[in-house]
Amino acid sequence: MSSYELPLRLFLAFRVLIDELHAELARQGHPDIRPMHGFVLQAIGAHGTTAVELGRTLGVSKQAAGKTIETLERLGYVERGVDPRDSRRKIVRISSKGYDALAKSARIFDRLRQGWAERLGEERLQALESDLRKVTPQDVWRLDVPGWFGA
Amino acid sequence: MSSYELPLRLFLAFRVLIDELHAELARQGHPDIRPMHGFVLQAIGAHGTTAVELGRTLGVSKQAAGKTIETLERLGYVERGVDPRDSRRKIVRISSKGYDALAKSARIFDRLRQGWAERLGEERLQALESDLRKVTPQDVWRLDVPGWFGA
DNA sequence: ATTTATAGTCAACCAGGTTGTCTATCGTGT
DNA sequence: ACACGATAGACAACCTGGTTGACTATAAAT
Repeated sequence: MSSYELPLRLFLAFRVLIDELHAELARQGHPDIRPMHGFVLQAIGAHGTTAVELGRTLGVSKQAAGKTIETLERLGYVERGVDPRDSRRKIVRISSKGYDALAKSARIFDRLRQGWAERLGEERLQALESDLRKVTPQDVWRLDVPGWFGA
Repeated sequence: MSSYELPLRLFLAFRVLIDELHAELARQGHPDIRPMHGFVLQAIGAHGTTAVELGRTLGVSKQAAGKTIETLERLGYVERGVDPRDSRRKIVRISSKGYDALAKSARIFDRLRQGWAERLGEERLQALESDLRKVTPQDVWRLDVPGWFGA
Protein backbone atom coordinates (compact mmCIF):
# COMPACT_ATOMS: atom_id res chain seq x y z
CA MET A 1 0.00 0.00 0.00
CA SER A 2 1.06 3.61 0.28
CA SER A 3 3.82 5.22 2.29
CA TYR A 4 1.07 6.60 4.48
CA GLU A 5 -0.03 3.23 5.73
CA LEU A 6 2.40 2.79 8.62
CA PRO A 7 1.71 6.11 10.37
CA LEU A 8 -1.98 5.80 9.64
CA ARG A 9 -2.20 2.29 11.04
CA LEU A 10 -0.34 3.35 14.17
CA PHE A 11 -2.81 6.15 14.65
CA LEU A 12 -5.80 3.92 13.95
CA ALA A 13 -4.53 1.25 16.31
CA PHE A 14 -4.29 3.90 19.00
CA ARG A 15 -7.75 5.20 18.15
CA VAL A 16 -9.25 1.72 18.27
CA LEU A 17 -8.00 1.25 21.82
CA ILE A 18 -9.03 4.72 22.97
CA ASP A 19 -12.48 4.52 21.42
CA GLU A 20 -13.19 1.15 22.97
CA LEU A 21 -11.83 2.36 26.30
CA HIS A 22 -14.20 5.30 26.35
CA ALA A 23 -17.21 3.37 25.18
CA GLU A 24 -16.58 0.93 28.03
CA LEU A 25 -15.78 3.67 30.57
CA ALA A 26 -19.08 5.34 29.68
CA ARG A 27 -20.88 2.06 30.44
CA GLN A 28 -19.02 1.81 33.76
CA GLY A 29 -20.13 5.17 35.11
CA HIS A 30 -17.68 7.59 33.50
CA PRO A 31 -19.58 8.97 30.51
CA ASP A 32 -18.01 12.41 30.59
CA ILE A 33 -14.34 11.53 30.80
CA ARG A 34 -12.52 12.61 27.65
CA PRO A 35 -9.82 10.82 25.72
CA MET A 36 -6.50 11.71 27.35
CA HIS A 37 -7.95 12.56 30.73
CA GLY A 38 -6.69 9.17 31.82
CA PHE A 39 -3.22 10.03 30.63
CA VAL A 40 -3.38 13.36 32.40
CA LEU A 41 -4.42 11.63 35.62
CA GLN A 42 -1.46 9.30 35.14
CA ALA A 43 0.79 12.31 34.70
CA ILE A 44 -0.57 13.88 37.90
CA GLY A 45 0.47 10.80 39.82
CA ALA A 46 -0.13 9.52 43.31
CA HIS A 47 1.67 12.37 45.06
CA GLY A 48 -0.19 15.16 43.38
CA THR A 49 1.30 17.98 41.40
CA THR A 50 0.81 21.63 40.51
CA ALA A 51 -0.23 23.37 37.31
CA VAL A 52 3.31 24.45 36.51
CA GLU A 53 4.71 20.99 37.16
CA LEU A 54 2.00 19.26 35.15
CA GLY A 55 2.60 21.63 32.28
CA ARG A 56 6.27 20.73 32.28
CA THR A 57 5.49 17.02 32.42
CA LEU A 58 3.04 17.19 29.54
CA GLY A 59 5.06 19.68 27.55
CA VAL A 60 2.40 22.40 27.49
CA SER A 61 2.15 25.87 29.02
CA LYS A 62 1.18 26.25 32.66
CA GLN A 63 -2.00 28.02 31.51
CA ALA A 64 -3.01 25.08 29.34
CA ALA A 65 -2.31 22.70 32.21
CA GLY A 66 -4.38 24.97 34.44
CA LYS A 67 -7.35 24.78 32.08
CA THR A 68 -7.16 21.01 31.94
CA ILE A 69 -7.01 20.83 35.73
CA GLU A 70 -10.04 23.11 35.92
CA THR A 71 -11.97 20.79 33.62
CA LEU A 72 -10.96 17.70 35.59
CA GLU A 73 -11.90 19.45 38.83
CA ARG A 74 -15.31 20.42 37.46
CA LEU A 75 -15.86 16.77 36.48
CA GLY A 76 -14.76 15.61 39.93
CA TYR A 77 -11.66 13.69 38.89
CA VAL A 78 -9.20 15.84 40.83
CA GLU A 79 -9.25 18.03 43.92
CA ARG A 80 -7.19 21.09 44.71
CA GLY A 81 -5.70 22.02 48.02
CA VAL A 82 -3.08 24.40 49.31
CA ASP A 83 0.54 23.56 50.01
CA PRO A 84 1.13 24.30 53.72
CA ARG A 85 4.80 24.92 53.01
CA ASP A 86 4.31 27.29 50.08
CA SER A 87 1.12 29.25 49.91
CA ARG A 88 1.63 30.06 46.24
CA ARG A 89 1.26 26.44 45.20
CA LYS A 90 -2.04 24.67 44.81
CA ILE A 91 -1.64 20.93 44.98
CA VAL A 92 -3.76 18.94 42.56
CA ARG A 93 -4.65 15.45 43.73
CA ILE A 94 -6.55 12.63 42.11
CA SER A 95 -9.95 12.18 43.76
CA SER A 96 -11.48 8.83 44.60
CA LYS A 97 -13.58 9.18 41.45
CA GLY A 98 -10.34 9.78 39.60
CA TYR A 99 -8.77 6.65 41.07
CA ASP A 100 -11.88 4.72 40.15
CA ALA A 101 -11.57 5.87 36.54
CA LEU A 102 -7.87 4.96 36.51
CA ALA A 103 -8.49 1.52 37.95
CA LYS A 104 -11.28 0.84 35.48
CA SER A 105 -9.18 2.15 32.60
CA ALA A 106 -6.36 -0.17 33.55
CA ARG A 107 -8.69 -3.15 33.65
CA ILE A 108 -10.23 -2.21 30.30
CA PHE A 109 -6.82 -1.71 28.67
CA ASP A 110 -5.73 -5.08 30.02
CA ARG A 111 -8.82 -6.70 28.56
CA LEU A 112 -8.27 -5.00 25.20
CA ARG A 113 -4.66 -6.11 25.19
CA GLN A 114 -5.84 -9.65 25.94
CA GLY A 115 -8.10 -9.44 22.88
CA TRP A 116 -5.13 -8.47 20.75
CA ALA A 117 -3.06 -11.27 22.23
CA GLU A 118 -5.74 -13.73 21.18
CA ARG A 119 -5.86 -12.35 17.67
CA LEU A 120 -2.11 -11.96 17.12
CA GLY A 121 -0.64 -14.43 19.55
CA GLU A 122 1.02 -13.38 22.80
CA GLU A 123 4.43 -13.78 21.22
CA ARG A 124 3.72 -11.47 18.31
CA LEU A 125 2.11 -8.91 20.59
CA GLN A 126 5.17 -8.88 22.82
CA ALA A 127 7.35 -8.44 19.74
CA LEU A 128 5.16 -5.52 18.68
CA GLU A 129 5.46 -3.89 22.10
CA SER A 130 9.19 -4.43 22.12
CA ASP A 131 9.55 -2.91 18.66
CA LEU A 132 7.44 0.09 19.61
CA ARG A 133 9.73 0.70 22.57
CA LYS A 134 12.69 0.75 20.21
CA VAL A 135 11.26 3.50 18.03
CA THR A 136 9.73 5.74 20.71
CA PRO A 137 11.40 7.92 23.29
CA GLN A 138 12.20 6.11 26.52
CA ASP A 139 11.12 7.20 29.93
CA VAL A 140 7.95 8.85 28.73
CA TRP A 141 6.42 9.75 32.01
CA ARG A 142 6.97 7.12 34.59
CA LEU A 143 4.13 4.77 33.90
CA ASP A 144 5.03 2.22 36.51
CA VAL A 145 4.65 4.23 39.67
CA PRO A 146 3.42 1.67 42.18
CA GLY A 147 0.20 2.12 44.03
CA TRP A 148 -1.69 3.88 41.34
CA PHE A 149 -4.53 1.49 41.06
CA GLY A 150 -5.90 0.50 44.37
CA ALA A 151 -8.86 2.69 45.11
CA MET B 1 4.73 -2.54 32.35
CA SER B 2 1.59 -0.53 32.85
CA SER B 3 -1.70 -1.14 31.06
CA TYR B 4 -1.25 2.29 29.55
CA GLU B 5 1.97 1.48 27.78
CA LEU B 6 0.59 -0.12 24.63
CA PRO B 7 -1.77 2.72 23.64
CA LEU B 8 0.78 5.32 24.67
CA ARG B 9 3.55 3.73 22.63
CA LEU B 10 1.28 3.48 19.60
CA PHE B 11 0.50 7.16 19.90
CA LEU B 12 4.14 8.10 20.47
CA ALA B 13 5.27 6.01 17.50
CA PHE B 14 2.77 7.88 15.37
CA ARG B 15 3.90 11.22 16.75
CA VAL B 16 7.56 10.41 16.14
CA LEU B 17 6.84 9.82 12.45
CA ILE B 18 4.61 12.88 12.10
CA ASP B 19 7.03 15.18 13.88
CA GLU B 20 9.96 14.06 11.75
CA LEU B 21 7.84 14.33 8.62
CA HIS B 22 6.98 17.93 9.33
CA ALA B 23 10.46 18.94 10.33
CA GLU B 24 11.67 17.55 7.02
CA LEU B 25 8.78 19.01 5.00
CA ALA B 26 9.57 22.43 6.45
CA ARG B 27 13.16 22.04 5.22
CA GLN B 28 11.88 21.06 1.78
CA GLY B 29 9.79 24.15 1.17
CA HIS B 30 6.57 23.38 3.02
CA PRO B 31 6.97 25.15 6.37
CA ASP B 32 3.31 25.97 6.83
CA ILE B 33 1.75 22.58 6.16
CA ARG B 34 0.12 21.22 9.30
CA PRO B 35 -0.01 17.70 10.65
CA MET B 36 -2.99 16.07 9.00
CA HIS B 37 -2.97 18.26 5.89
CA GLY B 38 -1.19 15.44 4.08
CA PHE B 39 -3.86 13.00 5.18
CA VAL B 40 -6.58 15.39 4.07
CA LEU B 41 -4.93 15.76 0.66
CA GLN B 42 -4.83 11.98 0.41
CA ALA B 43 -8.50 11.86 1.31
CA ILE B 44 -9.32 14.44 -1.39
CA GLY B 45 -7.72 12.17 -3.96
CA ALA B 46 -6.86 12.58 -7.61
CA HIS B 47 -10.44 13.07 -8.78
CA GLY B 48 -11.28 15.91 -6.45
CA THR B 49 -14.14 16.04 -3.99
CA THR B 50 -16.57 18.41 -2.30
CA ALA B 51 -16.87 19.68 1.26
CA VAL B 52 -19.78 17.37 2.07
CA GLU B 53 -18.05 14.35 0.56
CA LEU B 54 -14.77 15.12 2.32
CA GLY B 55 -16.59 15.52 5.61
CA ARG B 56 -18.14 12.08 5.16
CA THR B 57 -14.79 10.55 4.26
CA LEU B 58 -13.06 12.02 7.27
CA GLY B 59 -15.98 11.55 9.63
CA VAL B 60 -16.42 15.22 10.46
CA SER B 61 -19.19 17.73 9.74
CA LYS B 62 -19.37 19.41 6.34
CA GLN B 63 -18.68 22.73 8.08
CA ALA B 64 -15.46 21.42 9.59
CA ALA B 65 -14.43 20.00 6.22
CA GLY B 66 -15.23 23.37 4.67
CA LYS B 67 -12.97 25.17 7.12
CA THR B 68 -10.10 22.80 6.43
CA ILE B 69 -10.55 23.25 2.68
CA GLU B 70 -10.51 27.01 3.17
CA THR B 71 -7.23 26.77 5.05
CA LEU B 72 -5.68 24.49 2.42
CA GLU B 73 -6.87 26.83 -0.32
CA ARG B 74 -5.38 29.85 1.44
CA LEU B 75 -2.07 27.97 1.69
CA GLY B 76 -2.24 27.03 -1.98
CA TYR B 77 -2.53 23.25 -1.57
CA VAL B 78 -5.96 22.94 -3.20
CA GLU B 79 -8.05 24.85 -5.74
CA ARG B 80 -11.81 25.15 -5.98
CA GLY B 81 -13.94 25.13 -9.11
CA VAL B 82 -17.58 24.69 -10.00
CA ASP B 83 -19.26 21.48 -11.09
CA PRO B 84 -20.76 22.13 -14.55
CA ARG B 85 -23.40 19.46 -13.95
CA ASP B 86 -24.52 20.71 -10.53
CA SER B 87 -24.09 24.35 -9.73
CA ARG B 88 -24.47 23.74 -6.02
CA ARG B 89 -21.27 21.72 -5.84
CA LYS B 90 -17.80 23.20 -5.63
CA ILE B 91 -15.15 20.74 -6.66
CA VAL B 92 -11.96 20.79 -4.61
CA ARG B 93 -8.81 19.66 -6.44
CA ILE B 94 -5.24 19.19 -5.30
CA SER B 95 -2.98 21.90 -6.75
CA SER B 96 0.50 21.28 -8.11
CA LYS B 97 1.89 22.56 -4.81
CA GLY B 98 -0.37 20.02 -3.13
CA TYR B 99 0.96 17.22 -5.31
CA ASP B 100 4.49 18.35 -4.54
CA ALA B 101 3.80 18.13 -0.81
CA LEU B 102 2.24 14.69 -1.25
CA ALA B 103 5.18 13.39 -3.27
CA LYS B 104 7.68 14.73 -0.75
CA SER B 105 5.67 13.33 2.16
CA ALA B 106 5.66 9.92 0.53
CA ARG B 107 9.43 10.02 0.05
CA ILE B 108 9.98 11.14 3.62
CA PHE B 109 7.68 8.45 5.04
CA ASP B 110 9.53 5.87 2.96
CA ARG B 111 12.85 7.07 4.32
CA LEU B 112 11.53 7.00 7.90
CA ARG B 113 10.18 3.51 7.36
CA GLN B 114 13.61 2.51 6.04
CA GLY B 115 15.15 3.82 9.26
CA TRP B 116 12.80 1.66 11.28
CA ALA B 117 13.59 -1.33 9.07
CA GLU B 118 17.26 -0.87 9.87
CA ARG B 119 16.59 -0.67 13.58
CA LEU B 120 14.06 -3.49 13.84
CA GLY B 121 14.87 -5.62 10.84
CA GLU B 122 12.71 -5.67 7.72
CA GLU B 123 11.09 -8.90 8.81
CA ARG B 124 10.00 -7.59 12.19
CA LEU B 125 8.76 -4.37 10.64
CA GLN B 126 6.63 -6.30 8.18
CA ALA B 127 5.28 -8.38 11.04
CA LEU B 128 4.43 -5.17 12.87
CA GLU B 129 2.61 -3.77 9.85
CA SER B 130 0.77 -7.02 9.36
CA ASP B 131 -0.27 -7.10 13.02
CA LEU B 132 -1.44 -3.50 12.90
CA ARG B 133 -3.64 -4.35 9.90
CA LYS B 134 -5.24 -7.12 11.91
CA VAL B 135 -6.29 -4.82 14.74
CA THR B 136 -7.38 -1.76 12.72
CA PRO B 137 -10.44 -1.21 10.53
CA GLN B 138 -10.13 -1.69 6.79
CA ASP B 139 -11.72 1.68 6.16
CA VAL B 140 -8.61 3.67 6.70
CA TRP B 141 -9.93 7.13 5.95
CA ARG B 142 -12.56 7.45 8.60
CA LEU B 143 -10.28 8.84 11.23
CA ASP B 144 -12.09 11.58 13.07
CA VAL B 145 -8.81 13.25 13.45
CA PRO B 146 -9.88 16.32 15.42
CA GLY B 147 -7.56 17.27 18.15
CA TRP B 148 -5.40 14.21 17.97
CA PHE B 149 -2.65 15.64 15.86
CA GLY B 150 -1.60 18.21 18.40
CA ALA B 151 1.56 20.19 17.83
C1' DA C 1 -45.58 22.53 -9.86
C1' DT C 2 -44.81 21.69 -5.44
C1' DT C 3 -42.29 19.40 -2.19
C1' DT C 4 -38.15 17.34 -0.46
C1' DA C 5 -33.23 16.66 -0.35
C1' DT C 6 -28.65 18.39 -0.97
C1' DA C 7 -24.34 21.79 -1.15
C1' DG C 8 -22.50 25.41 0.74
C1' DT C 9 -22.13 29.45 3.95
C1' DC C 10 -22.71 32.08 8.18
C1' DA C 11 -23.01 32.59 13.10
C1' DA C 12 -22.54 31.23 17.78
C1' DC C 13 -20.36 28.29 20.64
C1' DC C 14 -16.77 24.99 22.77
C1' DA C 15 -12.19 22.87 23.96
C1' DG C 16 -7.69 23.39 24.44
C1' DG C 17 -3.72 25.42 22.97
C1' DT C 18 -0.75 30.05 22.77
C1' DT C 19 1.45 34.65 24.64
C1' DG C 20 1.43 38.58 27.66
C1' DT C 21 0.47 40.84 31.98
C1' DC C 22 -0.35 41.03 36.79
C1' DT C 23 -0.26 39.79 41.92
C1' DA C 24 1.21 37.22 45.81
C1' DT C 25 4.69 34.73 47.82
C1' DC C 26 9.13 32.57 48.34
C1' DG C 27 14.23 32.53 48.63
C1' DT C 28 18.60 34.66 48.34
C1' DG C 29 22.48 38.02 48.55
C1' DT C 30 24.09 41.92 50.53
C1' DA D 1 16.66 42.72 57.79
C1' DC D 2 15.26 43.47 53.69
C1' DA D 3 15.16 44.42 48.77
C1' DC D 4 14.97 42.10 44.76
C1' DG D 5 14.73 38.31 41.43
C1' DA D 6 12.25 34.01 40.55
C1' DT D 7 8.12 31.35 40.86
C1' DA D 8 2.89 29.93 41.09
C1' DG D 9 -1.24 30.99 39.71
C1' DA D 10 -4.97 33.73 37.52
C1' DC D 11 -6.91 36.56 33.90
C1' DA D 12 -7.43 38.24 29.20
C1' DA D 13 -7.01 38.16 24.31
C1' DC D 14 -6.32 35.42 20.65
C1' DC D 15 -5.81 31.08 17.39
C1' DT D 16 -7.31 26.60 15.41
C1' DG D 17 -10.39 23.21 14.45
C1' DG D 18 -14.13 21.02 16.00
C1' DT D 19 -19.70 21.36 16.95
C1' DT D 20 -24.92 22.58 16.01
C1' DG D 21 -28.47 25.38 14.02
C1' DA D 22 -30.33 28.38 10.55
C1' DC D 23 -30.43 29.94 6.04
C1' DT D 24 -30.09 30.20 0.62
C1' DA D 25 -29.68 28.24 -3.81
C1' DT D 26 -30.19 24.48 -6.62
C1' DA D 27 -31.50 19.80 -7.96
C1' DA D 28 -34.56 15.89 -7.97
C1' DA D 29 -38.75 13.47 -7.14
C1' DT D 30 -43.74 12.98 -6.80
